Amino acid sequence: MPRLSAEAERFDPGPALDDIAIDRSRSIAPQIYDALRARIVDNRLPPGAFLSEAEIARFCDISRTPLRAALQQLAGEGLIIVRPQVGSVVAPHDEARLREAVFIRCAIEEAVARRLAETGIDEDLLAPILTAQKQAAERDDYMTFFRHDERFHEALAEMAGVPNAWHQVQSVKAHVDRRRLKLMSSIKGRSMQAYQDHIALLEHIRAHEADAAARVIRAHVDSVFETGEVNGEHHG
Amino acid sequence: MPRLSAEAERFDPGPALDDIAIDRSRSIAPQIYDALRARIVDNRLPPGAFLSEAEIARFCDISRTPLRAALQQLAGEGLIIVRPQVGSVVAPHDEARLREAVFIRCAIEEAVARRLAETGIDEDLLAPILTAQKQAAERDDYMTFFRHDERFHEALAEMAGVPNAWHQVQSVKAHVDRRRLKLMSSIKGRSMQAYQDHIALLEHIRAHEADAAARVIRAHVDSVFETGEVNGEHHG
DNA sequence: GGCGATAAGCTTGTATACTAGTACTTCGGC
DNA sequence: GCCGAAGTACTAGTATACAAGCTTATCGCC
Repeated sequence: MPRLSAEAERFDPGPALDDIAIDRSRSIAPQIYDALRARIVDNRLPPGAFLSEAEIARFCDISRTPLRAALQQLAGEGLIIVRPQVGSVVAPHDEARLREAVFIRCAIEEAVARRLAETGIDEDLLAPILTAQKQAAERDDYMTFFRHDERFHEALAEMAGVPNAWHQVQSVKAHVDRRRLKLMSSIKGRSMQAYQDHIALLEHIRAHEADAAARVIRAHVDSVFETGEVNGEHHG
Repeated sequence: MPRLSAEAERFDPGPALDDIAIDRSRSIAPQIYDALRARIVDNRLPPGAFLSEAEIARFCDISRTPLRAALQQLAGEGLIIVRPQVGSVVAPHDEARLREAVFIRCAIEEAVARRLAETGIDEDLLAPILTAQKQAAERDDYMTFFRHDERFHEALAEMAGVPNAWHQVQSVKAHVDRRRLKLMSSIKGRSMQAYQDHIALLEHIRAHEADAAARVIRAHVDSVFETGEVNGEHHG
């Protein structure tokens, strides 16, 4: 470990990467991207973790080429920071960036809600998702709820005729999710609250109450901040 | 020309690429990305144009590696379509995608305007931009106005404390600009209208009239659609 | 002549080798 | 012991070679 030896212990990404299985019959780049992104979001690769292209490539038994494609995409989303000729690290938690992400997500999802309040929704598409969410919420199974939550919001954008809006949201949402999963402890019972938000949102949409729907989704998205603000984040 | 010989004449990207100058002292990938993006947006690389990695690399005297990084980013923004083992083409004009782009941009910029109506603006930062815009608008120099327009909207996002919101907008804005520049003919006098929109927006912001500011920016962004709707686009 | 199998020529995806540049270490002068 | 400069070991960026796969053209058969 030649670098930053006095500054900080170099994080060994090995343990976080050892269960990555690559399907050689499909393209590698998207697979390694998904794997790394998931590990950054759930903090298995914590902020500041050093990401050596050569090391990861060797560890996952792939070449640097598809790995670099994945890293560049992650850098584009601000999840990692690439310093040429120096090294790449997982981006630190950034309060300003988080607030931006919430701002952007809020703006888009509010617009989606308002549009749906005009155009209406496809109940058949939503019903199974809501059922699954309710079951997960009642078990307080946050990880399962989390997956269905993604499907729910994606379905909203799709019904509003703007599927790409969801993709845009997703690219900033990683920062929100990373924060949310970091404070896992304070998440108990949060699933049920989120489920009830969804129900309230849909009722307003059905009643064509655009303003009320917008208010609900805004509070829903803003709820990341409810758990004790910064919690000693920017003390460095 | 081995492929699609009967279907359509293969577009020769050479003429559109011959004035790309690469500065070897800086990273190549971002440079070639900017160059290609600009050429797609202003339709020098028209929809359907065939983009061969090997051909472009040879033409620009670079290797495929940095070129691929650029193409993958363009693909991420939906500006090109990459079909593995088949080829890459400039994405066709897509009415639905355009409407989505406007929707997303509208949502974000409206939220920015509303926030600025609360927090206020930095007049010193905006003044030189507005002056330059006014001069360009009076000459009806659209291309110059266009550049300053970017700076104006970027400055708004920055003042609102969400600089990344502008980057998000930019990634969808390409589709809007491509459409706008395609209908160049109907653009006469449009600069002055846009300038007056900016003035009206700022006045509402200064007066803390969030709703009015939102209305103005919405109309401003929506103005792409004013010039004769689809103009025989989706007749395929 | 019409039609199907084969093969050639392209495509992007991946692997590897090389280049340029940074940061730390270590050695030498003082 | 302290300070500075050269050296070393790492980094990401780039170039090139190879692999896998699709499209099309061509040849052979009917």
